[in-house]
Amino acid sequence: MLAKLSAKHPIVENILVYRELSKLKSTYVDALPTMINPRTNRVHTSYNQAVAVTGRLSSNNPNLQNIPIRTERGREVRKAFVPRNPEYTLLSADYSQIELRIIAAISEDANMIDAFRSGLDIHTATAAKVYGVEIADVTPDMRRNAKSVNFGIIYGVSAFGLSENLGIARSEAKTLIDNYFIQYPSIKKYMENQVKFAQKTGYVQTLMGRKRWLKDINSSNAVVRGYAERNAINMPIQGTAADMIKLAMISLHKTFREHNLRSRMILQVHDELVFDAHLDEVETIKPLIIEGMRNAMPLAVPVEAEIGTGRNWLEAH
DNA sequence: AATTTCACG
DNA sequence: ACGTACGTGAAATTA
Repeated sequence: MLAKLSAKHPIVENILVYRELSKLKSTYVDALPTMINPRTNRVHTSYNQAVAVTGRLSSNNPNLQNIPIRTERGREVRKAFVPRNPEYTLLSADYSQIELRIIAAISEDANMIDAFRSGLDIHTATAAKVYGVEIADVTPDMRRNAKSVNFGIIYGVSAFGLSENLGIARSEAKTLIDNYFIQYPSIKKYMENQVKFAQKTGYVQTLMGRKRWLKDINSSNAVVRGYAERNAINMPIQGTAADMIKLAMISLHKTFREHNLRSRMILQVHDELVFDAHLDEVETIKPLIIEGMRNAMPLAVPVEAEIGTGRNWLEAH
């Protein structure tokens, strides 16, 4: 973690920029063109259905689930992904806050369910709750901290991990987490119950019944055991999201067949589906995709998907 | 061959 | 006292 030292010496910034550029060049700019299939003139990834322990897909040769988007130069790489010809457009649809909606639904936490049902921005709503202020009085810093807690909760975060992530005192992080569990008591209960269930049965499972065995859940080594406990919390969340998008993919495949569409589903990136969409079909398929994704696996909270089109993968977002 | 680093959700 | 946020894959570096 060099970034932590960036204030110590000016050279660190230069090293980080160098690393960013060498990563983009070696992994994407140099590599991807060599993987174009000459017959189809495209890059074709492989999706693995039995690699990720949570039930997610993974992608290799090349990995198209980690195409850059977070930095300016990285986004230039993403622009290289374009539709097959000018009669097509790239269409991207992604689930909104799907893992938080899932934890709200399966923990049956009334407060978080209410936040989603009222259509609030979940990080703002969480900030208002943990800082005890009105929604309108949530500052950007408060929202940022609440967002980190929301993410951290899904991973089974500790006060130490949160303080590291946010660059705040551990005591402050602890207060945030304590307030979080006061505001969302059933989420705390859910986490405890997942660990208990795993200790008793040796596994945890998604809403659809996909299991992950946790052989270390009763280990006498606290580090090893802690890791298994976080797995017990996280896997049902991440795995249920994986189950949901897979069901959506099957449903949409059928729907596209039935409508004799020329548009094609071409990529899946965990909570996102990308389509090579014929221009004449865009307005037809948009609602089909949105509804296919929303209705794939009904939850006790609304499931939302956002959709966009563009001349390349970046613009489609 | 194992580890480190970094790209993504 | 101890270590410390989930899941992947690819390239470069270390040994």
